[in-house]
Amino acid sequence: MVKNKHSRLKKSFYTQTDVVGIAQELLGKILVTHINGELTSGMIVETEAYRGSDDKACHAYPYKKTDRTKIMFAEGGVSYVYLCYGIHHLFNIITSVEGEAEAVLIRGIEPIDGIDSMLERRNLKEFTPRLTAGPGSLSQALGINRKWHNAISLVEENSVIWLEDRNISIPKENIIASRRVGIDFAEECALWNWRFRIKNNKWTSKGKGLGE
DNA sequence: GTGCGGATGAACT
DNA sequence: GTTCATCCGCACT
Repeated sequence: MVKNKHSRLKKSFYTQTDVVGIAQELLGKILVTHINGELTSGMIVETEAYRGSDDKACHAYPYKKTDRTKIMFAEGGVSYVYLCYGIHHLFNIITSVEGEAEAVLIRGIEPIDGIDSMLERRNLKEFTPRLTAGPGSLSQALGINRKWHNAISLVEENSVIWLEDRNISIPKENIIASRRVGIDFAEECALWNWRFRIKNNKWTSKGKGLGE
């Protein structure tokens, strides 16, 4: 190995205190998992920000610390994986400093490495956007499981999940901000444009309420 | 200990 | 457009 252009994101990236900004910066970054000897990765194309201090949609609002949410209060650079609707494992990245409950939900990736493994995990035969579009789908494709991958480090040398910067930058005009979905209970916070995705990317999820 | 509902996806009509 | 699978976390008792 002569050069390492696939550099892992460092802890200092995750400990930034602007979770909405981080959610946008994460677009174009590479999410990689190395699970059961299978390396799979994809470029992040869709994210959502959540904040425990004032965001009613966040599990940890208002600074609510429970067995489930306590990991969100940790220093940035760890995972938060939880089960939704009893079926779907949703993968979040914890950000900010210790004591603040901020997280970015990864909602869509564009597959890069280990596509065969992903197809197998999803029990699909064809390579279609269904493979990884949507938070539940991409977690399954990458082999992310709540039992094994909740509250693990994304920055340690031997971690099985990490993020890479492959020098892909997304121009601001290609980032679409829209309302988050599935959080109608969050009242006025449901209107916040904290969902970000890459314009014209077919690997973004097909969730309802896509306000263009 | 018990009951209820959810940051979804897939398969329907 | 609608329905439903399916189980943990949380708020009670």
